[in-house]
Amino acid sequence: MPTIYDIAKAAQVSPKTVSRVINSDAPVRLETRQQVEQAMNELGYVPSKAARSMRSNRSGIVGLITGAVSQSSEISEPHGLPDLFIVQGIQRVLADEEITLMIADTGGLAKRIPTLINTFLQYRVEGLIYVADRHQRISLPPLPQGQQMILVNCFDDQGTPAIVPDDQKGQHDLVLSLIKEGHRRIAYLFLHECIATDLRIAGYRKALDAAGLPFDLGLVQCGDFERCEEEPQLQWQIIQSWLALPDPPTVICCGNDEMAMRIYGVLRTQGMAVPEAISIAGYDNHRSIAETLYPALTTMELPYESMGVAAAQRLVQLIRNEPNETPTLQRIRGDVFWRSSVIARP
Amino acid sequence: MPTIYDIAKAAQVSPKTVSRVINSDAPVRLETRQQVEQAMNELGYVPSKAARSMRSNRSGIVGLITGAVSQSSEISEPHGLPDLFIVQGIQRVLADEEITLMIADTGGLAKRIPTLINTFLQYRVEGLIYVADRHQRISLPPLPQGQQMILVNCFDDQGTPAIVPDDQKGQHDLVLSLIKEGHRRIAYLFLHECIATDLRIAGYRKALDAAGLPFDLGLVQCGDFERCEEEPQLQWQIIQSWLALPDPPTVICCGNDEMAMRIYGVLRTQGMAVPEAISIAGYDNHRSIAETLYPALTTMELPYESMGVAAAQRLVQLIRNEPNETPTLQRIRGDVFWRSSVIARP
DNA sequence: TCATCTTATGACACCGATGTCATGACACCG
DNA sequence: CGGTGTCATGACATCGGTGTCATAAGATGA
Repeated sequence: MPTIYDIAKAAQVSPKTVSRVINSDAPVRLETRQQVEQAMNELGYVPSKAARSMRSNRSGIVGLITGAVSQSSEISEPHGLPDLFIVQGIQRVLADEEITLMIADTGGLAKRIPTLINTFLQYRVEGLIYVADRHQRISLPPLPQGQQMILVNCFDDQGTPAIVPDDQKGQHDLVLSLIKEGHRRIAYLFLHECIATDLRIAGYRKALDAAGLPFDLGLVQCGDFERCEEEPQLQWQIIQSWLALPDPPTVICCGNDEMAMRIYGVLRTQGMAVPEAISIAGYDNHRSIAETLYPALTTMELPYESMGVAAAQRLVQLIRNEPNETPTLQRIRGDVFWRSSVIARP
Repeated sequence: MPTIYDIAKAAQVSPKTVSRVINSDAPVRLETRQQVEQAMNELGYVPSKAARSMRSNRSGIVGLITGAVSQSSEISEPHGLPDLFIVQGIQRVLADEEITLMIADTGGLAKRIPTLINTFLQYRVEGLIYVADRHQRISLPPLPQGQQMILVNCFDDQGTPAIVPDDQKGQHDLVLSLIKEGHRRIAYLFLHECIATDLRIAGYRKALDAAGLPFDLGLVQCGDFERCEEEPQLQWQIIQSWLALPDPPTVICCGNDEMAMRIYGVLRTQGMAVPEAISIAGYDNHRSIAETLYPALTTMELPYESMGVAAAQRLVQLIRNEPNETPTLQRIRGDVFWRSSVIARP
């Protein structure tokens, strides 16, 4: 691989002049420039980032750590990995800033994190991004003074800037739009206990309050039986108990799209048509499910891509030392995706 | 960030001695070593890859280009992105080799590829990997002499080493195991025209031949109507026509798991139970669909992770200049995932 | 006791860029 | 015509490591 010295020799100029042509940071005579450019083309010159970043102290690299990438293969939970959209959003912003992204994954083992961070530090990354596979509280080892970091889909107690989905507002908006379509009795089948579940139930409740509807504890049940064999039966029992009420629900909100998908199966097995007999709503807008299910699923988007974009933008701000008034914990809103699994009620 | 010079000063030795402690490539007196190590710990020393790789000419970086990451957001096709598993497999192998992976994506625009390659060359990557989002023939711009590259999920005409899924063998194995379970009339709803479809149909036919069953052209139909509104009706028409046959199929193989999922919906809407009335098989083992559908879907795995592993192993071989007798086009086999959407026939 | 070898360490150049400063050639102006 | 400013270019040091060679101290052997 040729260096500026090779180019300099071929163009019969000094290395510094070649540097000037590359960076156009000082005037170069047209003729000289052409000679240099010709030499670069002929020799196939590609500048060395290593040398450049050594001198300038700017690597042009941002490191991203994710546990999600491999985690899903170790834990058998088929996550669907939509959090890849986070990476996608990050990439889009960083590409515009001419920053290269290095990705490492923990393979599901948190203890690998310090090693991965160390590798990134060796490359003198200008910033770090940690992406969690689900909304959670985390704790990471301390970083060297001045090393910027952003958390995505998680947060910590040390005041590290964090980007999370606005689960409460999300469920709130979804339920509110169901109410707008005439639904008054709205059941909620939630996932196992976790931060997202708590926030979403709170949002569900807040939406009912806002619409002046009563909160009926009986309509809120855990529908997550960890995919045990009896799960469909157990879920059907819950739904049956709801249907037996004097004032049964007209729509079921599911903790996520996967649960909605399983409920489709349960209902149909029992001869109940979606949405004619009962409407179904999901959460996540997990596209390969929500758009593919028949009928397509009404759901609240988990705004992964926007979160990625927000994270990258904020990191770039930090790197550039630009002032920003964003709160430490930045909540990102998603949109309701209205599809045919929910029908309007009079 | 401290350098070896800072460490040297603190430990009262020469920089070279610090280097020796770091690399243990020459004997160092125990006492000296301890002084140096203490200084490194106290100052929080992290070696600079840039400086190191400049001298040693080895960057320790492999570059990966994928079109898939962003493509799915531009084209609305909700791919589900299982090709992330390819990246995962690659990561696992490279992590063991202490190679760092840099990932770039084209954002769906092929014309960005040369720019991305150029960026990687600036980092003096030791190898390049191109991952396509579906099995296809591609053509990439030429690389500098000696630059190693591997294609994954695609191949070219220039003899670049390539790793692809063995679609023919895959469909063959799936159909054969259906036959083993007693199915004799096997319908096939294929996806739009593409390399994978051709290979899979060939595999389907070969399996019938191997079992001495006749190939009935009428049982092979395109079930892909590009998600137009009438898709469910059109699919139902095909299925109805099959059911009207004197000797109707007992199982439908679908071009992929998403199609299988939509067929579930169509069949249930028409009051047909899966698998009691008819069995369904998919392709891809798209986990968030196949495991979540109710009943869970029997399908052939698209061996993305194995492909990633194979690709990384082969690239490492090339980088190390190790001999290998692998053919240019390396086909990777997957396994049948037997679940409850198919029942045995007498 | 002196030549020879091993061990532990340092001096110095170099990898490929770029920042700083110096310098020569002109153009411009009074 | 001499002073000043601009333009175009080069010499040299530097970033943070490592390879090469030199060297001093101590061990070994004849």
